[in-house]
Amino acid sequence: MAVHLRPGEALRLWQDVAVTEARAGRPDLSMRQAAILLTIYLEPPPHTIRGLAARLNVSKPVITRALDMMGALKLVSRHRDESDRRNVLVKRTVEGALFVERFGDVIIACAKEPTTP
Amino acid sequence: MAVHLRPGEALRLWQDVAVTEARAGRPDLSMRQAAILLTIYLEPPPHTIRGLAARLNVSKPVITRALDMMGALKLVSRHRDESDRRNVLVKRTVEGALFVERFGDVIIACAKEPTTP
DNA sequence: CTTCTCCGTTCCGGAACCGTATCATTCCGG
DNA sequence: CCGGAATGATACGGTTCCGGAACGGAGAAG
Repeated sequence: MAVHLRPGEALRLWQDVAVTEARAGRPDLSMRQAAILLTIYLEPPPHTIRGLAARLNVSKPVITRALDMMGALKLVSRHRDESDRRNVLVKRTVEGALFVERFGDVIIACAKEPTTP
Repeated sequence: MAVHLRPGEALRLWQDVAVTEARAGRPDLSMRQAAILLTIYLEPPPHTIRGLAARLNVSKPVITRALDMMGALKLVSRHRDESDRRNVLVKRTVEGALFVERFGDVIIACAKEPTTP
């Protein structure tokens, strides 16, 4: 299941994807924000602010702010944990799932055929 | 030379790299900034502000600001084009080359064995 | 009930970034 | 020589983000 990737290919792939996303004029996510979004969509729930902060080794306000931003874009949603009302559970949305899926398509397309401008 | 990558692998790879970079506490580059840096280091010179702006489909000030930031980190350097002094040529630096190379290593490592925390 | 701990949010001053518009310098054609 | 085009930098007003500290609500322990 390991992916075989050589140095030149790895960097070229990253560049192609970054350029494609930049050109598309989509919201310019930082590496941190991407890490948060992908963690929510790729790792099994539940996701809490505390847990995400520990997973990414950043402070809690960083997570709160990122969720504010992504919430405004409807990429994630927040719900109180009714079993322990101190917690906030971060949930996925349809829009977010589409966004992530589309992003995956961009990566695969760039991996398949290097963009030659 | 095409890289074979399936949907799940592509997103998982991106997440692993993003999380690794976030945890490392390194400068949190946005997708745009990454696109600029990698374009400078992977595509053949010369690189001008105008050219980079057109390549990424963004405004010139975006490039100028990104270069200001990366210049402060010594990842790139600027030089007047002596043959046409209106142009500024963006050049690579030793530090920048190391930064990009190390980033490539992270990608390859994440591709090789998925991080299982 | 009181206290202590845990969780997420908000506040604060400062920094970075955005898009648009404008500026200074340089080149070039008439 | 002179006016226009091109290039990169800068000014401006507004938004977002940062790290660290403080805060309020909710559970746990006594």
